[in-house]
Amino acid sequence: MPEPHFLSNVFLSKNFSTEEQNTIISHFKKVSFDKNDFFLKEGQTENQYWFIESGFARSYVVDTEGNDISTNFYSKGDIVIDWTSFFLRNPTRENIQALSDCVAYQLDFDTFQTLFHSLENFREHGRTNLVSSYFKLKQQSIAMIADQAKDRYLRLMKEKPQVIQNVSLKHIASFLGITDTSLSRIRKEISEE
Amino acid sequence: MPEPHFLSNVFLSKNFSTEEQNTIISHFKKVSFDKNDFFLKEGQTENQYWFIESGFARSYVVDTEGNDISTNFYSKGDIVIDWTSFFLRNPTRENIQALSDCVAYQLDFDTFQTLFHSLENFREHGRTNLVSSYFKLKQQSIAMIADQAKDRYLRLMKEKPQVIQNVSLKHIASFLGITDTSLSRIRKEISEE
DNA sequence: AATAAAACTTGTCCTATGGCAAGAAATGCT
DNA sequence: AGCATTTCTTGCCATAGGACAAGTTTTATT
Repeated sequence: MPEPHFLSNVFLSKNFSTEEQNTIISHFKKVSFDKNDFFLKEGQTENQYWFIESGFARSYVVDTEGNDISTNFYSKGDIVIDWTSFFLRNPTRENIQALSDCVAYQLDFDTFQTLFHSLENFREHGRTNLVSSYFKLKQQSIAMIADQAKDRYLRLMKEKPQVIQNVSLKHIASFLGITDTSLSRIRKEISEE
Repeated sequence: MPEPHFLSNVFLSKNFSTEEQNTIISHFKKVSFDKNDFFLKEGQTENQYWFIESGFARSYVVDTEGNDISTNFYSKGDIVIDWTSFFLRNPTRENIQALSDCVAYQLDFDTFQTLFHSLENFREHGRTNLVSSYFKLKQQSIAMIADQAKDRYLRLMKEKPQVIQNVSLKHIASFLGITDTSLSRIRKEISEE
């Protein structure tokens, strides 16, 4: 019996007919990235929509002072994309880099558009993914104002323990909006409790 | 000669046929809000998509300690909405309140859906609006990490001078992630330069 | 105009977090 | 295994911004 396709966990039979599933999945292409490879580099226009099957990736921007700020982490099942560059078709300010070897499935923009405009379920799905990303960004954004660094770290530990395990302290720190030094102290504090 | 409809500045003839424009505009309903009226209250599920023709509004959340944190400001031409509550159909954590008397045009969710799934240009337009909001949120979010409070204020002054003119200091301060006291000092510093 | 309520400013002191630098520990490379 | 590099920890001091409280100014209400 053939193993079900990874993407059948993404385009669930509850939301798509078998025919739709097959159509959609047939347009994806499996790709591999080695550790440190870039999914996307600053200045490029995002042309792919990736679902990650294995491995870890990180997106980051480099600010005017040259500081590297992590904007997100990606692991199994996540969508690796810069939404705004993909949909607005303009050059990105972000970099997305593999933190380990990765396997992913990709769809290019034109194919995405064809599916988006021809399949109602596909566009509902795409819109939900985008809105979910918006929601997470907003939560993080509010936490930056309302919560202390320690609480943001505890929340990340709870919500994405795989990130804590697999990502270096300095990348986590910049995501939380603090320095690696401060995060190290926060970790110590937590371990002493 | 009849004055062109406000919404023809939103659904531009460059993107829509005259017929599409008429169809879309005919579904909107003009509504008025008095100062301090709520477009949306915490706990409700957002069911409207508003384009604001005149007046000012503010969205905010109340955090666990009871602090009021402004998340956005809206003025002429802006879309007043909680995207995630509207599309995910779940209760919002946000409040959106008129800061002055407002006139707006609204579309309810079901009508939005009908237009979204039947008019390709309408869904491109809707998606672009959503992605643009995402982009702005991300920029603000990065600025919270990379820039000092004073720089965030200067950026807001440049990008939304109407907000500086029309919104109280404490609301601007919470949007910038600082206290009203600090913003008052920042203003003084700027005026002394 | 008189009063009350908000909005804003300013002073004093405090705290979370940053900057820098030195070590220690872990990881990668030959 | 041995060396280099990166990652992480820790100490010391600095600073942006917060907490609180007292004024002052502006705005709204009668």
